[in-house]
Amino acid sequence: MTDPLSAAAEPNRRRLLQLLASGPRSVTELAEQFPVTRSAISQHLLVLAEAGLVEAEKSGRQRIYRVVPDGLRRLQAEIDRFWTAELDLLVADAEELRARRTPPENTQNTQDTQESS
Amino acid sequence: MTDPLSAAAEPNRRRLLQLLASGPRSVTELAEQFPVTRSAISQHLLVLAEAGLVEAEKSGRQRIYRVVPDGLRRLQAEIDRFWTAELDLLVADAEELRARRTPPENTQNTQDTQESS
DNA sequence: CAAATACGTTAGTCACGACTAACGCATTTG
DNA sequence: CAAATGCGTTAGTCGTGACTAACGTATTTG
Repeated sequence: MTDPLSAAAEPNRRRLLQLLASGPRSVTELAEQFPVTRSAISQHLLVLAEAGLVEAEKSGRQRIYRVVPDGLRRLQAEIDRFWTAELDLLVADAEELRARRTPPENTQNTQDTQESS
Repeated sequence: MTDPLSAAAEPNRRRLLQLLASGPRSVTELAEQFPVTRSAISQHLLVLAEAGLVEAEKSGRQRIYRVVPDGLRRLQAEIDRFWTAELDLLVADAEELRARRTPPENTQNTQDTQESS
């Protein structure tokens, strides 16, 4: 589970990363956003830390967690490694089919996804 | 586990999707690429099918699996939904730091004290 | 028709992840 | 110093995912 992608896949941890993306937070602060106990959040944070995605800094009696940008890069790299050119092509085909089925006022061509890396 | 991202996160299933991205294959053909039994692969394929990522077509006594482009789109959308602009920005910062080799102390992200809501 | 092939399905094991409750440790506060 | 606060840690439960072995079912082949 040291694998960044597997670590980030769990829904609660996904949300934790998103929360931390907007700025560092203490454990209690984070835990308030979840229905589970602080202990559970603490353990989730440790998993993320093991994966190198977050890190903590002591500040008084709190521990302020923050995202590790370089860890995110590795995560992104792993996602990109999975998302091969073939897969991308298949998605592109799906878009094309979708566009043809709806003649004139077709969809907005959302080509924003997946930029170069 | 009907969630596409969770379904695609498992290493074996990740590989299955990549293999199928290069073209449709039968179950035995796929199973040969793995150290586990055909039964395991069959079950993995069913999980992927439940998530709408693959589908099968009977051809004689084999079942030819192939990816579902539209399912891949949903997977990609879910990944994009997770990978917010903030996360992307943090990665960009990491790149910048890597390029400059000059660690600016104030590159911390917005510490706007957003209190509880 | 009988054997072989290509699967799906099922039962059952095993390991592990997610979670809670309780405790221990440091740090701040009165 | 004693109480309170903020966390990490541990033990133990529960659910479930991954896997194998065995069996059942179409379909092809001789």
